[in-house]
Amino acid sequence: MIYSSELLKGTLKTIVLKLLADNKKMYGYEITQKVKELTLDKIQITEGALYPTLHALESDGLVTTETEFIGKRVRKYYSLSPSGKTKTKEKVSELADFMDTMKFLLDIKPKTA
Amino acid sequence: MIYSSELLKGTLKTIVLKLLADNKKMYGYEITQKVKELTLDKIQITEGALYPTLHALESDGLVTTETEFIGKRVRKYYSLSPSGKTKTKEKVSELADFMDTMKFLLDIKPKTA
DNA sequence: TCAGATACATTAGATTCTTATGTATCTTTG
DNA sequence: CAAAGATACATAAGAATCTAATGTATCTGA
Repeated sequence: MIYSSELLKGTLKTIVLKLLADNKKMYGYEITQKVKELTLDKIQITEGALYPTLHALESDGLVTTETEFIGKRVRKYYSLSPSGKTKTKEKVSELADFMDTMKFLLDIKPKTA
Repeated sequence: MIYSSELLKGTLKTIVLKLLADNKKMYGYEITQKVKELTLDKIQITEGALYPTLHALESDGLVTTETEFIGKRVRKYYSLSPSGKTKTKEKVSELADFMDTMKFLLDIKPKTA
């Protein structure tokens, strides 16, 4: 089972930031695999969503990059910048708060049942 | 504080369905006010998002409508259809599951801290 | 009376994703 | 050793979902 695609909307950036906070440095493909593994295949980040997100984080100054060669193949590592660390805390706590609010909304019991 | 607008994306339809499941029938404006009240102003549904969503639910056969006049003013009530009730259970449990998964992702502790 | 609330609706534009495509290298397996 | 599948980057067209703005009209309270 994979979640309806609309659910991921808005959470991808926060997921990526949090993973970088937990792992110091990661590269794109690694992030897709890590999320897949941690969520037991329930969340699968597509590359078409991930790479533009990483590029946006970089142009916002939230992450820095370093390129490494594995044989002839490029690997681009991303790490949080200081402002990225701050932003991560904000986004993670906002999302956690949002999820609590949603959980409350979804738990409201019927008046008319 | 109001959540970043991207967080609501993908959850609006489920919120509306759940409210209708809890309240048998509601009209659009009432839904916006109810969400605002239940979430202590942290989620404010805009009319530009809500009305198209309600129309989509109707054209999908998930809700039925009845029009009522309050004085000269129209009020359009929405109620879940049988298929809407089924769909609501699916969407609510999917969203609850998704939130658990997200909560898990956000709770992962650093390896490198 | 007149501002603010109630109540519907549509539309242009922004954001964020999916799907498809492209390029290239590495690894495993028959 | 060839070919398939995995690794690894990237972009672009289009879909989906929202915001912000605008429009219409009525009701209510100060």
